Amino acid sequence: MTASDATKMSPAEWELMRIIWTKGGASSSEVIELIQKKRSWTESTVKTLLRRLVNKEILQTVKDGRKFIYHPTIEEKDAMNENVTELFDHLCNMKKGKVVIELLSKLELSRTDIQELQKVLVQKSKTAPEVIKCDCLPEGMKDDCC
Amino acid sequence: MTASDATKMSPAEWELMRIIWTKGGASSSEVIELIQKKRSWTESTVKTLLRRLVNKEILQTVKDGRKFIYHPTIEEKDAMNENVTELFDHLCNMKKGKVVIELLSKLELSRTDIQELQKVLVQKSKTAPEVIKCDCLPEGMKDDCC
DNA sequence: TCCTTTTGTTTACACTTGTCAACACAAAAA
DNA sequence: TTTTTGTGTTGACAAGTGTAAACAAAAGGA
Repeated sequence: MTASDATKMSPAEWELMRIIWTKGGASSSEVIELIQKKRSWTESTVKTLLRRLVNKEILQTVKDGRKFIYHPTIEEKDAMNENVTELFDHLCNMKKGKVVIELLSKLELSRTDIQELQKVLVQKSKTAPEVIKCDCLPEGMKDDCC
Repeated sequence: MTASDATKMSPAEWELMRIIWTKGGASSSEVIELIQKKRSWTESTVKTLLRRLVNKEILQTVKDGRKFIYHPTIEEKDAMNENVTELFDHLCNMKKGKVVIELLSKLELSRTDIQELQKVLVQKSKTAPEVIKCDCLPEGMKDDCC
């Protein structure tokens, strides 16, 4: 199993993971209670999702009396980064910049995050190319883009 | 059908769309030829994917002799933005900043994109909050985060 | 001890996605 | 005109996902 497989979860599974990541670990009843404040999933549904997450080895269980505590085996940060990377990997190279601009404009950012971003940009501007080419068509297509 | 449904396509479908977007429109044979430089999908597979895209009304067809020309009904930019937005919508609010930092560091950006990003950041820094709170647990959970 | 509650396990079913093969049909070639 | 070839149409099937009911087992209370 490659690292990227390890973070492949469905949207519903992801929602459960957010809860478990935040709490560090949780029993099924806790997860059910918390998710049901947002989603009207039945207990059954949540239990199925938990089971699948365990099968995928994204969660591991530790027995605690008669119940299990579900613990994440991967970090939220890593899962997030891989998901974002994967999404951007299949976007047109040329247009990624605009997409990030759009994204940043809408995002709530803290002062420190903004400062870090500014640092990154200054750094990058030192070697940034004038243009970035479209990579949607196979190598060497002359009518390249867009 | 909401706007967001209109851009819901599978990864395989997305790959075809990149080709069609870039060319503005294409026949099945063109698409097959181009995609097969990257993926070893059979003609059948590509034709199925095209059909599904037409069913989803992401492509529309115009008859041209015995063949069809497939045209996108939505813009690449819009599809990209909606996909990115949707992804970020289900990430922990508090950690989005770090994810973007990570993303930006890895991304190839043109000078002009960098400049625009810098403008956006300057603008945002005027009203940026000190911290952004985690929103992974339902409203009012005291042991909030992370 | 017997019942109720809490949790986990099994089974199910419809829909989407990745992948194709088979078939139908019209146009081009022989 | 018969054959071939480029398209489009139908049907399939396995795996993954959303969604859930039914059942089993153990622990706690009556």
